[in-house]
Amino acid sequence: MATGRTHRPATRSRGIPEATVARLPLYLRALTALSERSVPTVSSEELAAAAGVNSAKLRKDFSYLGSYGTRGVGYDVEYLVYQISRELGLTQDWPVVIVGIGNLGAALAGYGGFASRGFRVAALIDADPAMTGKPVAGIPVQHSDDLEKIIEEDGVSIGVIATPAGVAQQVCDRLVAAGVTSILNFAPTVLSVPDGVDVRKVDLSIELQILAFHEQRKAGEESNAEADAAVDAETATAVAPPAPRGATGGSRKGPDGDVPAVMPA
Amino acid sequence: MATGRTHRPATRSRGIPEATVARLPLYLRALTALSERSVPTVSSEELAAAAGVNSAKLRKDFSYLGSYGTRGVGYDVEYLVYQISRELGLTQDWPVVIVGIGNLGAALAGYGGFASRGFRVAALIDADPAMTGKPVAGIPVQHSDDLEKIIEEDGVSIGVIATPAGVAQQVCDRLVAAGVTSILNFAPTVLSVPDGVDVRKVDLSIELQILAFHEQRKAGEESNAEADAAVDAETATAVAPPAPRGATGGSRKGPDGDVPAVMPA
DNA sequence: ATGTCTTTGTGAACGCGTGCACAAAGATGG
DNA sequence: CCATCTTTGTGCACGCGTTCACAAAGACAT
Repeated sequence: MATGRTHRPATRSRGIPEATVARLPLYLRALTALSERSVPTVSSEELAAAAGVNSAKLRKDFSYLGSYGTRGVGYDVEYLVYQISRELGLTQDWPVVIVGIGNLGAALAGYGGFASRGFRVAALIDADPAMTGKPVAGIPVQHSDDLEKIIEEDGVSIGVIATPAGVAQQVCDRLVAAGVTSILNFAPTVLSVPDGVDVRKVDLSIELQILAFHEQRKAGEESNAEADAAVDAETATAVAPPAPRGATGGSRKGPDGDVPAVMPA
Repeated sequence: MATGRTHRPATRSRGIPEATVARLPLYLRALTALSERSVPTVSSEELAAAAGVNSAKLRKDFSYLGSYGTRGVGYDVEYLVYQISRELGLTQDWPVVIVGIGNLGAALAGYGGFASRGFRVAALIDADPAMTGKPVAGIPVQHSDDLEKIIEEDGVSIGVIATPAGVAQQVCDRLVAAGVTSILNFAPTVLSVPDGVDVRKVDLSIELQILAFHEQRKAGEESNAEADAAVDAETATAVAPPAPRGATGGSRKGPDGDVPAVMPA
């Protein structure tokens, strides 16, 4: 999973647990594939395997939606596809705006997985005047001056932020002020939003760092002893590069950091 | 966060909980920003706010790494940056290959957040011969025939899959066979890998679907009564579009689905 | 030195999510 | 109509993660 999870207290959403909601799209994907192969029914076991989860978990997840299965048989594929789609709100049209048409924004604009799920790219917005009018993935880019107008006219409630981190918060603020209540954030920053607005974060760098952690684990199973020893006692103070205290000045070579210089936009 | 989480039983990694590991990059980001502003120390409260988490959680997270703070003062920024970097394995160089240089692959290749964290794009690989040799983000694309050779020569252990879903599993198999033990998967498919290999998934479509779910919640707070009633009794059978039973044939218009036709690559 | 004040580090309680294991439900065959 | 077999739906227990709340630790002033 990518990472995101800047949710409100989570919890109640008419009973359906967050963890279950997060898996519904997974089930839906597997079911859609079965549907295309005209498979009429599936058992929890088969579907669970296709979705990559435990079958008990799948059954419990479905139990939150209702009793849609038939004991001794399994689940009706078409029916489940509809029920899950409805539960996720995919039976209606969701206009989406993408702000920040750099490499990533352009990739998102051309992403096929949106249209097939009821999401419609209503507009592409960028702050660069040179981009205005230029078609990306068949959709002309509009200038960010018109952001509010676009949101309101199209009744957009979902916004995707693919701008550099430096301007993400202000873009976010404008989106929210204009009426957007759900945001998918690709910029590497923590966005603060008022209550009632959902933010999900996707951070490529974080995913890689998590992988690196496990990779390091796997690689140095024995060299760990050395590292651990260093941390153990206060000897760490003597061993580790930057002194635990002092060295206030910016001694570290300023790396490109990540606040700016991310995603050309 | 994106979504991914196709982990092994999770659990022990020398004590540090998965949830904590997933937050370390967040803290690191906030700390790096402070470091650039030459801030010498931070309290758990301040840092927590910058990272968007609870201060108690942050302190507990840090407690897994050791006692790096000073009571009454806070944490030494430079020292913490180093400790977290080391824990995440970012003090070493991680060569990464990106397979599938479509819109998304190209965006990833040009992503600034990689280099700044010790990740180095060692190679870009694509199956299209027309792409071979063409520079993307300054790096010449290589043909997938050479995949194994590239992995081995560069000692790559982390691979990024940005291909269409249809070929993701076979690309994954080849990567693993060649020695890759960590995979970041952007293709909308469940990848099966042998034990010892980590897979993290980022699925843009899933993130949007989760947002749509909450959005629907927010929008129809009263129209829910109507929907619930329909599901309640067996009347659902009479109301809902696809009949719970029968209708075996591929009546559904084959939508672009998601197995193929995703990410041009 | 001693007292006060700030902030960490953590014990303990709580809640959510997961997985087992089984009873209930229905299909199917005789 | 009854027996058997399959598969769902769920009660229950367990473990991880989160949060509270506070004692211990150190800085700082007097």
